[in-house]
Amino acid sequence: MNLAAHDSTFLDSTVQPAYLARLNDAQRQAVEHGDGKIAGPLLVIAGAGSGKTNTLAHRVAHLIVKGADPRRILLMTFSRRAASEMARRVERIAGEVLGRDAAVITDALTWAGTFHGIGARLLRDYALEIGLDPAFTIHDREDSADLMNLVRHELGFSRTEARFPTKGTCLAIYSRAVNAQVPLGEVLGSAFPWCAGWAEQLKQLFAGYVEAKQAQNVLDYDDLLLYWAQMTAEPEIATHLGGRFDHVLVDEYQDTNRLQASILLALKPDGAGLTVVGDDAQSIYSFRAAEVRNILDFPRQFAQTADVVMLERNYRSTENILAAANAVIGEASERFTKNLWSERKSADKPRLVTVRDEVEQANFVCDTILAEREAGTALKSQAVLFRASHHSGPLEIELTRRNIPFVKFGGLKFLDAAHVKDVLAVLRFAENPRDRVAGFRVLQLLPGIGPSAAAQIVEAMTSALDEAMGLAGWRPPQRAADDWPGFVSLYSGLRAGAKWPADLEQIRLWYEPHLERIHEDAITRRADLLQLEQIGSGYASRERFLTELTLDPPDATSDQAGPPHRDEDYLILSTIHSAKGQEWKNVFVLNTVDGCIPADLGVGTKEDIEEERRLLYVAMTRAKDSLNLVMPQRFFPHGQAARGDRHLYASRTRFIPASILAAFQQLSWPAAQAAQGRAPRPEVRVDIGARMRGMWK
DNA sequence: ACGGCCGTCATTTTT
DNA sequence: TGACGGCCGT
Repeated sequence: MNLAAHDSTFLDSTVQPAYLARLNDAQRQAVEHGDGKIAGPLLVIAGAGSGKTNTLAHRVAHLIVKGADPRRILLMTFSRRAASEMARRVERIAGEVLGRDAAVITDALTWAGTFHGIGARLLRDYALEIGLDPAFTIHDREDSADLMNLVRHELGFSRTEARFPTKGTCLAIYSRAVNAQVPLGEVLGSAFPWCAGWAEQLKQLFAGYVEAKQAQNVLDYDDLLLYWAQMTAEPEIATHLGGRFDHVLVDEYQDTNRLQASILLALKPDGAGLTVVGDDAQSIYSFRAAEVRNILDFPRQFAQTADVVMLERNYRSTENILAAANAVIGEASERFTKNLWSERKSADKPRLVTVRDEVEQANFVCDTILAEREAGTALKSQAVLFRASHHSGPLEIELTRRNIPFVKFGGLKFLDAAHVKDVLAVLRFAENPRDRVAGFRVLQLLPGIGPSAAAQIVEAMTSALDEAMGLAGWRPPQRAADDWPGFVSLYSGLRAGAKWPADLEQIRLWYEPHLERIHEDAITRRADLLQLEQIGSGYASRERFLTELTLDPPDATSDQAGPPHRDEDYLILSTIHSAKGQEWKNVFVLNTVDGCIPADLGVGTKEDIEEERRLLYVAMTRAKDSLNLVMPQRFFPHGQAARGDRHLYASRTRFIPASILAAFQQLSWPAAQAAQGRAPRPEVRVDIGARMRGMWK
């Protein structure tokens, strides 16, 4: 069918279609901007819970209903999850008007994804024009750090008299300079002052790092944006690229950085067909070089001033929750969006709950959640949010003890597990034989082969005409002789052509003996690999699997209890960052104390503090009906209460000063010993385990 | 090549 | 506190 020219004449009646009638005025204005035609730039400032996703989905659907070609719509969201959610909604809305054709049409909405994901696709597409081998593989953060370390070593920076920055720090500096589009000296001065003395060496290191990446045909996260931006600097390519899309829509614009803004500008220099949506009060990614000025300066970026639409009505939270959240953000030194308002009534104010320590905090959360569930609120409608991934440690223990299923978002990833990385490295090494980081990892899995043999093999492979031949021609040392032929045949098979998803099974079968040799708990790890195969079967090709898994790893960890089944009820645990864009009936925020929010390790510039304030605001505005901010009074410094007597007292977060306490309901938990029927707990901490171990010393 | 031991240092969020 | 890197022994 001709997607671009489907009949829309039946819409020309004066009656407003149902999908427009149910929007409020501001939302409708955003949706109808340009009335389906390519129009001037549009900025939508969408407060928390103001129906932002819904409005954006309606806008895309409206464009399609009005005849826009979905293949020529570029939709960039913050995560892939957000992109697929958006596609689902667009299909539903468009379906109301177009009937069953909608599924076909929204399937054509192929250019929906993250900046990085879209960048990867475009770079493969234009690889020829920009002198890039389209078989490039993508390094995740850890791979990038490993490569950085390799170069750091080669340059002799690992044995300097004064300590040289670690691989992670080096990568962070590099990444910031690239994403913020700022010279190295400036980055060091503003964000890494303790490394300022190494400017020359760092420059040398980064030059070597860039060369290494190119020699190995790998790109890191930043390259996906950087190459894209560089590509658009070529006018012919920029015009061609911009001409592919009639409409470009960007979600969460407050969290884009300067590099991303420059890409957008190059794509649509006059702003035609461009829509960006965001909320400066929810900007929480400046550590990743996100630039609030992007959204603030957007209206004046173009010859034609952008239209601005403000969504200020909140449909999510009760008035009381909103009043408290407004009070918190109202203390900000600088803000641009107005207060949100809501018509949802409720008798209860958000609760500020004082508990004795983190153990009691866990008890409070568990008790309350179970009580709520008895009252009819599913676990899935409740979430526990926290500033840092490890803050949920004691809670996770208690949940496990009480057999309450949960899924945790943010923090450690499934892909970080060594065995999963091993298998993926084999796949990547097959896809791109020049990927040294992958090659080194894989080769050293074979007993008898260490760093130096691995280096020789990789060398032999690159100098051979065909990599697999080079590998087969290499003579292994005696120690590795047994395992060598098996690996060679596996690798040749993988290189001969992708057989997807069978390749993944082949690798696992080869890997299993090594897994058993290397790891004690081979059985549980094997389960992870089977799960990986499951995930792999959902992807169309080996290349897509590798790329998309790296750019958007599955974000829930499989805890010891095993991943809950899809239909099972489970509680949500999430970092505040990962909770962005989501909502729950009941929300708990852990450790609402100074030192956690704001984190006391932040250097303490004014901007850092302001970002922490917005973080608390984001957490609070996730709640629909009920909000609990929990404040443990005592913390044990090492996390473990080893000897029990060393602790510090925490105080309420500075973002809730006495002047706004009236917006909250304050209480202590447990309320009273008698009412709870609990004996007061002894004021000691004893490590019985240590005593038991001491018996044998 | 590889296992074991010791000293150092960390720092929170993610594509 | 633990994770990691470097060093030294087989």
